[in-house]
Amino acid sequence: MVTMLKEKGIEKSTLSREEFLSYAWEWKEKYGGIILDQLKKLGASCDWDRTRFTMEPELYDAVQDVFIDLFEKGKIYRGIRMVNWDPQGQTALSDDEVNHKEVQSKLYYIQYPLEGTEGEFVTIATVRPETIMADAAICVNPADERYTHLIGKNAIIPLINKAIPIIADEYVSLDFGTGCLKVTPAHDINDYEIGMRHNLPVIDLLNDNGTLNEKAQIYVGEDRFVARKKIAKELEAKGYLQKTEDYKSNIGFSERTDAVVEPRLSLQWFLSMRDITKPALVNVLNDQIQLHPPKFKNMYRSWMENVKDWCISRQLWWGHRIPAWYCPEGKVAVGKTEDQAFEYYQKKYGKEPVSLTQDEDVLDTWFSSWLWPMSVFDPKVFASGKPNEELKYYYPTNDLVTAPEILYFWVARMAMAGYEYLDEKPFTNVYLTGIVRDKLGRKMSKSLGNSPDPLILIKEFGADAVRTGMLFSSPAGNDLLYDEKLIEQGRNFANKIWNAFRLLSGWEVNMALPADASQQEAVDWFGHRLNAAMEELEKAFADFRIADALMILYKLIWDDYCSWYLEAIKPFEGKMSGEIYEKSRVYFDSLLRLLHPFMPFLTEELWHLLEERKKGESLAQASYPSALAFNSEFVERFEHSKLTVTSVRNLRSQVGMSPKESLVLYFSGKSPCLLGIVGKLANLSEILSVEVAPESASSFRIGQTEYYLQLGDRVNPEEEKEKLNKELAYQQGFLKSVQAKLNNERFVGSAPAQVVEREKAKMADAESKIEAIQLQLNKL
RNA sequence: GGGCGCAUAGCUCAGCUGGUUCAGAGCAUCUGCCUUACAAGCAGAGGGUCCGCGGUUCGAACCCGUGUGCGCCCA
Repeated sequence: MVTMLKEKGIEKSTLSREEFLSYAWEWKEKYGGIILDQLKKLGASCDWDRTRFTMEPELYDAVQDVFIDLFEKGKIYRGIRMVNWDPQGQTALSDDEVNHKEVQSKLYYIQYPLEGTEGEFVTIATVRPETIMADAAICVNPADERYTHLIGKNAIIPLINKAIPIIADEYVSLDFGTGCLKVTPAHDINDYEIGMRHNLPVIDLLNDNGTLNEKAQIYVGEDRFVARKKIAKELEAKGYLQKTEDYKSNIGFSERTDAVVEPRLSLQWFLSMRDITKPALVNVLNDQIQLHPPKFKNMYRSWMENVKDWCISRQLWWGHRIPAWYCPEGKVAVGKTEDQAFEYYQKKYGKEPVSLTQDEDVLDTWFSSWLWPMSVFDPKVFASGKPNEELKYYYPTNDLVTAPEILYFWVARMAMAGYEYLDEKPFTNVYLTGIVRDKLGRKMSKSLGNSPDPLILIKEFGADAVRTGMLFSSPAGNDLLYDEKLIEQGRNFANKIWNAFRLLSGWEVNMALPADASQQEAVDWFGHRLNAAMEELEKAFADFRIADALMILYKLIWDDYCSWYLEAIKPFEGKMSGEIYEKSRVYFDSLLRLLHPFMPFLTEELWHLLEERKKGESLAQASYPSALAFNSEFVERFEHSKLTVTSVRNLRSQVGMSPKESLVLYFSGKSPCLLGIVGKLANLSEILSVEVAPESASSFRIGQTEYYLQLGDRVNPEEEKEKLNKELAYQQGFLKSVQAKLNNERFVGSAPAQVVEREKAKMADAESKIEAIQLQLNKL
C-alpha cells in the first residue's frame, strides 16, 4: 500500500484521512482479489460465496459493538504506554514505521553526589545525559553488595541540585555500566515500570518537537541533541563527568522523516487480560482445544500465564476507528456515532457535552480478527447476544489452519472472544503450519527477491505439483524450505500417475480370458495392501501428519501400484483378462479418491476419463474411501516375495546376467512366496523345493527360507566363499552379543519376559542361520 | 536479559511409553539399462561417532546433568 503510493508519487503526509482511506480501499480491491485468485488456482476448496472482509460495514459494526460492550463491562480502560514519537513529523509511529539501526554512540559516566556527605557519590552510566533532570531515582540491584549500604539514602542530580532516592529493584543488571541505573520514567519504558513499582513521579522534559521544556529547568528550548552536548560539556566542566566510553546501541529511526524516534508516554486504550485469558488457557491445557503439534502447548501456556494487558489502540488511519469520544474537559463517551456518544454522555454524566470529538486512533488489527469465527457468520451476535442459525450450525468449527507466529496474536484471542461471547471454544484443532523459507532457511521477502510467484510456478509445473511439492516438506509446525526440486518431484509424481492410467487404458481386454497365477495373486495382495495403507493414512490424518499422509500415498501409488502391481498383472503379449482389468480400474479409482485432496486437478481429470460419470458428478464431492479389514499375513507374504525378487535381480546383476535370461529358483523347506508373482517378476522358469542345496549354487536367505540359484561359471567360488564368510562372521558376532545378554543374570532378572523371549528367538534364529551358512561353505 | 524449542545419512525430516537385525523414509549420489506406460523413467547399490562430555539403567537416538551451536517469542 505504501509502495503503491510511492509509485504514484504520493506522500502519505500530504493526504487527509479520507483520501488515504480511499487509496487503501483501492489497494484492497486490487490485491485482495489476487490472493483469492491464487488460492483458486492452487485448487483450494473453499466456500467462495462466503468471502468476507473485516472492514465490511457489518463486520466494522461488530468490532465497535465489542469495544463498547467491553468498555461498559469495565474491561477496556485507558492507560499509559510508550509510543514511538517522531519529533520532526510530530506524530506517533507504529512499530512497523520504525527502522532500527545500530549506531555508534557514547556512554557517559556521571557522578551523582550523595546527600549529606562530602565528596561521596554514585556513578551511573547513560547514553542520554540530557534526561538527567527528569530522573526520579537511582536504582541498584538488591543483591549488589557494592551498594546495599546506599539504599534509602538520597543522591543529588548534578546541575539542578535535586535530591532523588536510591532504591533497589531486581530489574537492574549487575554487570551493565556501574550497576547503578538512573530511573527516568517519562523517557524509557523499563524506567516507567520501575517508577510504577516504586511510586516515582513522571517528569516529561521534552516538547512535541524534541526540544526541552521548562520542566528541564536548564537549556529550555534547546533541541535534545544540542542539549546533550551542552550538558555533557557542563558536567565535564563542573567535574561530574567521570569518563565516556564508545558504545554501540540500537536506535529507532522514523521511516518517514529519518528522525531519531523518541519513546514517549501516551494515553492508549487497553483490554484487561486478567480474566478473559482464563478459559482460553484452561481449555488448551485440558485439550478441549488441541494444538498440532502439541509442542506449542508449552509456549502457549507460558505466554498466557505471563500475558500483559493488550494495547488495542494504534496510531494509524486504516482500520476500525475507536468508538470513543471526548468532550473538551476530557470525559469519555462511547458510541458508534456522534449521536450515540452524545446520548451515552448525557446518561452517564447527567448533562450535555459542550462538544464531542472522536478518538483519532484505530483499533489493533487483531481486535477485529479475534471475532472472526463468530462475526463471519453472525456479525450482530455481539449486540444481540443471540446467535443466528448459521452461527449455531458452524460454531465451533473443527480445524483451524494457521501459522505458529500468530498463535498468540490470533488463535489465543479467538479463543478468548469465543468464551467471552458464546461461552464456547471456536475450534477443536489448531494445525500450525510452518513459514515458507528458501532452501537457505531465509524467510521469503521482497527485498531478498527469494519468493517465487505461485502463479508462475503453477504455470510451469501445474497446481498439483506445487501443492504436493510444498506438502512433501511440511511436517507440522516446522518451517517448510522451498526448493524447486520438491515441486519437480510433485510434477514427476503427477506424470507417473498419468502414465499408469495410459497403461491401464491401453490394454486390449478380453472379458472371457481368465486370470493367470501372477495376476490373481497381485489382485488379492493389492486389496490387502490398499486397506493396510488406508489404515496408516487415516492415522496420519488423525494426527495431522499431512506430509506423512502424502508420503504413504506416494509410495502406495508409485511403488506398490505401479512398480509391483501393474508389473505383476501386465500381460506379456496379447490381451488382458477382463476380470483383472475391472479390478485394476476399481483400485485405480480408489487411489484417485485417496489422492484427491493432494492433487485435485489431475485426479478429477483421470476420474472422469476412467469411466463415464453422471452429469454434474465430481470427485471433489465423491465419498472418501475408508479402510476395511485386511489380511496382514498376506501383505507380509508379498513383502517376502518382493525381497526374493529383489535378491534374484541383484544376484543376476552382480554376475552380469541379463534379466531376460530365465533361471530356476530352488528353496529348501517351505517358502511363503507368492510363486506366480515371483516367477514372473524375477523371470524364473521354475521354482522348486529341494531337500538339499543344489550343486555349486549361490544362495540368499529371506526370513527363515534359504534360496538357491545356479548361476554356473559366472560365479567365482572364491568370491562366493568370501561373501559367505562375511555373513558368517556377522551372524556369529550377533549370536555372541545375544548370548552375552542372555547369560547376564541381571538382564534375565529385570527385563520383561517378552523381551527375554525375543532374545531367545533371536539366538535360535542366528544359530540356524550359522548352521546353514556352514553347510553352504562346506559344499564349496 | 527472561522464556520456549531444536541438533539423527550430502539435504529435508520420521523414530509413539527406554527393549526385535533399530539406526529408517523421501530426495540427492553411484552402477547398469532407450525392457512396446513413463529416461520427468526402470533395475540395483553405497552412505550415519544419532552434536560433545558425564550420569542413571541389565539395556540409551530416546531419561537426567552439563557444554557447544542454531531457531523462535517476550523484553
